[in-house]
Amino acid sequence: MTDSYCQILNRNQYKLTPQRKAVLHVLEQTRGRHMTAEDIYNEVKKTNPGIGIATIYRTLELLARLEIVHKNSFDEGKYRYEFSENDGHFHHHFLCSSCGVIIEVEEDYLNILEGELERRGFHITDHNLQLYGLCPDCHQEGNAPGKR
Amino acid sequence: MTDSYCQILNRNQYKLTPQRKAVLHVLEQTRGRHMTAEDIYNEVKKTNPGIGIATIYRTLELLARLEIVHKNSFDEGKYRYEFSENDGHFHHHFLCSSCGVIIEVEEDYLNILEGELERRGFHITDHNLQLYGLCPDCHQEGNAPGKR
DNA sequence: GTAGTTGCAAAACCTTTGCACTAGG
DNA sequence: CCTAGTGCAAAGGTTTTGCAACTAC
Repeated sequence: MTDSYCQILNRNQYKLTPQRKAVLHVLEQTRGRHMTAEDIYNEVKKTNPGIGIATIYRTLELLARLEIVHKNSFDEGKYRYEFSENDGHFHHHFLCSSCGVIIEVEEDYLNILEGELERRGFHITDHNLQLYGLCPDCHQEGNAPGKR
Repeated sequence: MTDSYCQILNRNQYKLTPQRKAVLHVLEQTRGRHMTAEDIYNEVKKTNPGIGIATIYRTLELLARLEIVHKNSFDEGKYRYEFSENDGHFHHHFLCSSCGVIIEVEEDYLNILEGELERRGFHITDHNLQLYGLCPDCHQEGNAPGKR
């Protein structure tokens, strides 16, 4: 499982340290969770108590640079990390204003917009879409939106 | 011009202090610029030298709460502020990886996606889309993408 | 007059960096 | 070996907060 990521590190001349393995392992165990650096730090400390938060940040920066993880801002004043989709298909994120759940939205539908921009001379390499509102559970309970 | 915003403040029992007027005035003068709190602070100091940065933050927080301004994160580790569109039509933002320019994209095209989600029980109140790539100028000069 | 606002400075947060020490290949 | 990587602590940058003084209404 983690092997493929180890290979990417090796191929790029990066050392396979226990710390990096541990971070990759946590990311693997928490797929779909959108972890902050601190979340990851707390998880990694369970198996590597001596690790420093700086190593977490340095590892995440490396993994983001190698496009193994995707760094995302949900306007909370900090970043969240998740494994990148290796098919190059970036999903969107829905954030519930009521319960705070983050739900991944696989549908894209941005081709029309991006095609339009390419036609005008732009070159689009990436996008990042957050949708805000009420998730099905909170919507049906009739909770107030409390727009963030 | 600023009067309408003053009315919103009044209506909500907020005092119309010179500091708040000055922040609104700067936002007005810099429409379309996506200012950071510090940018606004520096501008406001020209007319109100004694103002403190805390007042800028408190005012922006208030204006965002009243939905007079929109607080946006472009993944730079800080926020940028701009007047909200009062027609409820949120535009998107394109960020050039080469020259750093931020261009507003008026086209929406998210109705299909949002309609699909509403059909599944979600209730969408807001969205936030950033597009990354090369602006027409940098694209035609053949600059490297340098994906942020 | 008085509750809401302000300025200042300190604190709170998240993230990065310098440096001496360590260890993976 | 030897350089990349680590842990620690300190610094950096942005935003928030406590509090006494102030002011718009």
